[in-house]
Amino acid sequence: MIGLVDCNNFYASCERVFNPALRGKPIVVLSNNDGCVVARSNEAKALGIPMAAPLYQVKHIIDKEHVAVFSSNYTLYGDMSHRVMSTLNSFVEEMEIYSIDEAFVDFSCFPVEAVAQKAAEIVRAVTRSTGIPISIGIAETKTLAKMASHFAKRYPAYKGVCLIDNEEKRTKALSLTPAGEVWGIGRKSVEKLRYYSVHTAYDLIQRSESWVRRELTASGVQTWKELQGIQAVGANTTQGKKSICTSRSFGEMVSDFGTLLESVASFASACSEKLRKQHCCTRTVMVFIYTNRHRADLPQYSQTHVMNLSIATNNPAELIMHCKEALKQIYCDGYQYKKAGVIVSDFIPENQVALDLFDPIDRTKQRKLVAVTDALNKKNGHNTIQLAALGSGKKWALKNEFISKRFTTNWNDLITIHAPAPASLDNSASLGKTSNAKTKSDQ
DNA sequence: TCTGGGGTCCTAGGACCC
DNA sequence: TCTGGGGTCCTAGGACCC
Repeated sequence: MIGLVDCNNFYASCERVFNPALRGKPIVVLSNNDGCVVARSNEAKALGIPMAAPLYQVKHIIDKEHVAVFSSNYTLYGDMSHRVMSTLNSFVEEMEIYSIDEAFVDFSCFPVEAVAQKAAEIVRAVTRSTGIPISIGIAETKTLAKMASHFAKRYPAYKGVCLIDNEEKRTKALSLTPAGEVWGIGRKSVEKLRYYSVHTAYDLIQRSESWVRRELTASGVQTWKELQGIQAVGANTTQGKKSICTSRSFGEMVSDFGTLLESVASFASACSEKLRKQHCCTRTVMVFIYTNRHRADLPQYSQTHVMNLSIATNNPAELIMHCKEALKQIYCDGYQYKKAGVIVSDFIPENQVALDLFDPIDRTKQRKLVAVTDALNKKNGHNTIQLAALGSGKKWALKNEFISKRFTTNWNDLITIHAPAPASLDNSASLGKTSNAKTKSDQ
């Protein structure tokens, strides 16, 4: 049996852990630049705030209903995710982290009759040790487990755990699940299926394999098999990424080459960091720039440029140099740019890079330099020391007006708890200091 | 006024080979 | 008059996921 552990309304729940006054209140968390709603508490969902809605379109609901709004705080969510995953890991031998808030766990290490109870135990343990509520769906395949987790989340009677362990339950679950809710069936496929009167997951499995292959291609067949209890989605062997992208929309539009270059240099530097983390070098670097496609009143332009490197690298200065060349190729004066990014792909392990006899760069020396700056940044905080090409970042900075503190990763952001002394105690002496403590949070 | 970021996989079609 | 068949590799774009 495979279990899918899913954190409920993850980002919203992370905010609530450190601000318990928000329990039972509607919360939304916004994307970068405070653009769209990317997470909602149940209360916010009930108010009819749709997923991915631009903030300005739901502003009237937010104001009227006093919805708490947060900018996304990835430092906090990343750390909370890590805590949830470590807790899970203490229960099972094998697990696959699927996203920041989901993991597949292998339940086959438990006897069949103990699975449900074990899952309930995991739900309690994660909630107790992290404050994050989770749901677990368990079934024979990943796709069915995912479906089960939806039921676990939707119906409180399940208490966070839904098990599909026999034919009857599977058929019932399939009949109750609209095709579009199935993992792997997206918007386009739903349209197509609706045309053929395939409305539920159950309708889908009534079709033949060849029909599904023709209409939904090979990935559709995978889903079709999984729904029937046949494992078809393989373990995602964590071999490292095949491409790495760093890109941002700008808080304010950017026109001049210098500022655009500073942003691209920062993205290149971030890509270099991610490459070094997975011990790879890249042979292909792509830079892209866009104007704001939502502004019909402004002239539009978008362009990409690919650089193929003769020697693979993960050195930040070198990547920046290549990105500068690429940006020169595509930059056009007179446009207002909204977004830029760097994508690196075509990786090889860093210890297998073929060298060039006439290479003008002393790579050994460069590696030592990067190792030193990495060590300094690790010890003293991210970006304590950085390349001058990155600039201050202020000219294209993201908007994050509603960001919470880094409660778990920064000493200065730790919350202080004010505990009033019980009335019966004489608090004039020993507890005197406590009453002066600064209260950063209400609990 | 205001609309995110980061991935993977699959397919069709072009270029090229014999 | 008459114009093959079979294969690989690469790339762009679409669809999907969170």
